[in-house]
Amino acid sequence: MSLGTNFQPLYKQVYDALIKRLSEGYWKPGAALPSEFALADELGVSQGTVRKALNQLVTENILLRRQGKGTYVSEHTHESSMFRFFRYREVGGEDLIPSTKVISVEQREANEREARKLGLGDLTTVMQVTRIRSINDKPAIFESVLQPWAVFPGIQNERELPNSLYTLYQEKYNISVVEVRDDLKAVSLPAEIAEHLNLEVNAPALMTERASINIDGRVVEWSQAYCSTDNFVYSVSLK
Amino acid sequence: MSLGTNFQPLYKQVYDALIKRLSEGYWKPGAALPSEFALADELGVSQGTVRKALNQLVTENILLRRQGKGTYVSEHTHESSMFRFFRYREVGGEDLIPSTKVISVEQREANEREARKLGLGDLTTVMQVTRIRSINDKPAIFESVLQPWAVFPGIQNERELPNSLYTLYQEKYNISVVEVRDDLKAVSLPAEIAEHLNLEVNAPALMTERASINIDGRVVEWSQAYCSTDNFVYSVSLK
DNA sequence: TAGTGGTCTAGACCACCAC
DNA sequence: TGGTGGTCTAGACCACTAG
Repeated sequence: MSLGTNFQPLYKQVYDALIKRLSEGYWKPGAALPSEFALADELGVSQGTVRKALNQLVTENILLRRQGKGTYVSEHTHESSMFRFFRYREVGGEDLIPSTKVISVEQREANEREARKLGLGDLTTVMQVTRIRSINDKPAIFESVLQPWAVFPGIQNERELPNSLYTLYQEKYNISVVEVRDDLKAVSLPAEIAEHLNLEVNAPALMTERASINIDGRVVEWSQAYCSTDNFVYSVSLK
Repeated sequence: MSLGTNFQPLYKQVYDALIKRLSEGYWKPGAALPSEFALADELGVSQGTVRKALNQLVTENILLRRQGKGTYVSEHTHESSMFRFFRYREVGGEDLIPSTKVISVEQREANEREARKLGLGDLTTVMQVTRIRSINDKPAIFESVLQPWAVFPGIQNERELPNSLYTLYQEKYNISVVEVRDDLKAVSLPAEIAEHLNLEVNAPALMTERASINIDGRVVEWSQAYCSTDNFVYSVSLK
């Protein structure tokens, strides 16, 4: 197959070729891929080898397969994929989709730490979006998101931001977040944030720093979130 | 194969049969399993079907395969598997194995909430082990672990507790933790705990509640941990 | 050299879906 | 009915390990 001379198992070469196409937007979110046999013909390998690569992408939530129908590119609009990365839960409550209110959007230069976290080189201009997420109409999370111009060209012209930014990223900027890395700390709430959340200054709060990773491995977004855990917990399962 | 009349794919039946044997201690941690062909013969399926089940168990960190050698039952003594579940990291530091000092061991009855979290029925007697974990010789984490008698018969007679309790569970009680579920909150440090950690009372701290899941799906341990995040973060990756 | 797991292929058959 | 993915098999060949 014409996949270069790297010494890699065929299925890995197929996997890499598919990742490359997906990150270039060759197949759009929600679109169907060719069948296993069609891909096998095109890439010059057997159907079983293609299958192994496809199934790997399914376990990574990048593709979706349905018996009798076909193989599709996963979309970030589905509720299931929202809850994959949204880990805050109301204590003893249902899984509810948070509503979101934008507090401010501003353009600025990333500081050194931010630029490092975002893996930025020279172009350090970012958009900073500050939002309040409410669960059951209770303000719960104060969130501040950094979007580099280098990753989202023209994002300063966006007029309306959807509840799930990842949907916007996928639809308009060909960015598919496949992994997030969270660092959690406990902090005393700063006055400004306490006010937004109707909480007391210096109350203990959970602070999450998140790097979001694109399908091509780049960090494409970095965010900070504050959450009082009187009513919410950050809930995660490790296997 | 003689695996009952459940309508399940063969590889799933093989997987279940292997899980059953592993949870019964048929193969001990570190031991080698029979080869693919031997298992296939014994179970009356083809080698490829056995392989699919084995590879699933490898992705779940339950088995370990080495080309040219064989298939082995994973052990919890390895450093790698320690860090799988230990998520606290020193800010900007290396991954260091924490040292542990036992503060107290006592036998008591679980309260209603604890019994519910542990999925206990009538036998609600538990051992409560309280420990301080230090990283780089700095007291970092105050941890309180509940071990039900129902799960660990005779554990009240243990004289020495290893740094990693999971090692003890696996070697003496045939318990292999394959998953943990953490709920994180931010709290004000209670006086007793602040003292143990050389911190100020009411300083904000991260509090982790953890349920540990055995290979057979049961919750086998429930623990609470307090950690000041001046120097440490809870770090996790979601995919 | 023999035995193990790792890769790759080819083909049969089934279950599901759409027309 | 034809096309898709899902399962299962059989066999060839390679790479690594140990004696």
